[in-house]
Amino acid sequence: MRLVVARCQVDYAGRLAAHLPLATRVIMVKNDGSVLIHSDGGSYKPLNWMSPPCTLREGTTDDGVAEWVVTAGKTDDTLRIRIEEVLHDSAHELGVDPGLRKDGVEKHLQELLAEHTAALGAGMTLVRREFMTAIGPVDLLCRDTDNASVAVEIKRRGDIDGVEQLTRYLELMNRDPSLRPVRGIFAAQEIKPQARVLATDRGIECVVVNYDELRGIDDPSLRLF
Amino acid sequence: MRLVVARCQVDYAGRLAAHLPLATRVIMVKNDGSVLIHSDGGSYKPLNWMSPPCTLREGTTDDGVAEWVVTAGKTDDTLRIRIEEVLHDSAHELGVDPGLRKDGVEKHLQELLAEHTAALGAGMTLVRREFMTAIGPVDLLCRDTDNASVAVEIKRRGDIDGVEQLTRYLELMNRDPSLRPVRGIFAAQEIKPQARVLATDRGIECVVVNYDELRGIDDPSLRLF
DNA sequence: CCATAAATGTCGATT
DNA sequence: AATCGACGTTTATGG
Repeated sequence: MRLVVARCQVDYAGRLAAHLPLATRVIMVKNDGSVLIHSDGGSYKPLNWMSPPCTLREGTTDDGVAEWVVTAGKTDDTLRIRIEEVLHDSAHELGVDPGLRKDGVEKHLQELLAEHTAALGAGMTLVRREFMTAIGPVDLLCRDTDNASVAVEIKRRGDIDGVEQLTRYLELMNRDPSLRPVRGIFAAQEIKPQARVLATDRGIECVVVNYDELRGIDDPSLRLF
Repeated sequence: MRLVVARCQVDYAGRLAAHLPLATRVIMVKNDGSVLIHSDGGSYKPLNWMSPPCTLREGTTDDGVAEWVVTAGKTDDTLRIRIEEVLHDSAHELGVDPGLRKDGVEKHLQELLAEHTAALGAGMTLVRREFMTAIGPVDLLCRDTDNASVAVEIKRRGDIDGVEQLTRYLELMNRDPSLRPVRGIFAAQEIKPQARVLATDRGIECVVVNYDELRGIDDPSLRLF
């Protein structure tokens, strides 16, 4: 990992063309040759970058200014960094990173709901997780107290897209005589107003689930019996 | 901008929980307090981060290890960086960045297609660009050789979302007696198989357009007459 | 390797 | 503040 602070000018040509006027920025060069150009603001996204696999060549322009040219491996994307002045330049050995461990993504939510279908409605029982249809897997297939089929779509954030997705599943499943009638439940940690309106309009029930609560139910140390 | 290289351990708690085991990483602290934690690989996305607005407090854990706690302004997201050893620490004044200038892609494609509706089908003529409906503007409204209305949705990459979007427009427009009947064309530089299947099932025509070809048609220097 | 769906998506425009 | 759509999306996962 090499860290450079420099007054520089950057041009990217590839899927689009982009230009950065002369200014002082941080250039991060990773071991795989990938390059990030950061300013002192914005979010985690660099102003400009080149993703690996790519190669960096250091050279000089016709007018004698240092220039780094980063070219992508497969595509003809090119990043040109014209370096007017170097203010800092250091290299560091980081080693291989053990990587990030995540908890609380959609898959976990699905696992928890599969184990606690009661959170979707009293008496609800699980038939299958990832119930396969022609257009993809339904997150949960359940049965309610009336023994009717219930298709459950689970999202971390309930947006219109998720309602559309569930609608497609329901349409397909309700063509199948062995399943019909199937109703839908849209379950998410947070459901956007427009998504709720659309779901309700289509007869789809909305359920807001609390991940921490579910995990609490799941945690043996918190059980009272 | 502060650049720190340190052996550290990181925990994020917020929209999800994430953990980074002890390893050497680069910590980028921007002027607005935002923090990025990068390893020596991956793409431009940090392993972990905190977006502004947020505040960084430097402290010490009970067992005497340096710990940085970054808290978000509004939410209760928290990033805890336990720093075992500092290998590098430097600060740099970057100033305000003039920002990135992009040479657009998406809007340009719409402009080109509006000028060359023949690419969507022989005899197709343009009625309006950005034809307004109650739920938003349709990219192009055209008329075919039979004088029937055609709603065109344009994407750079044709995904299921785009088909859904066009479907909503068509449903709405076909309720309007002055427009009905309206058929749909889904135009993109690339159309994903599932999107094509869904579109075809709904009677929506798929058209793959070539940006460079269209631009070539548009370029006077390439015209023969 | 290709295709699809999720993401602490981010980012910008518009209401 | 919330919504919507684009992104050089990136990233993970399954066939």
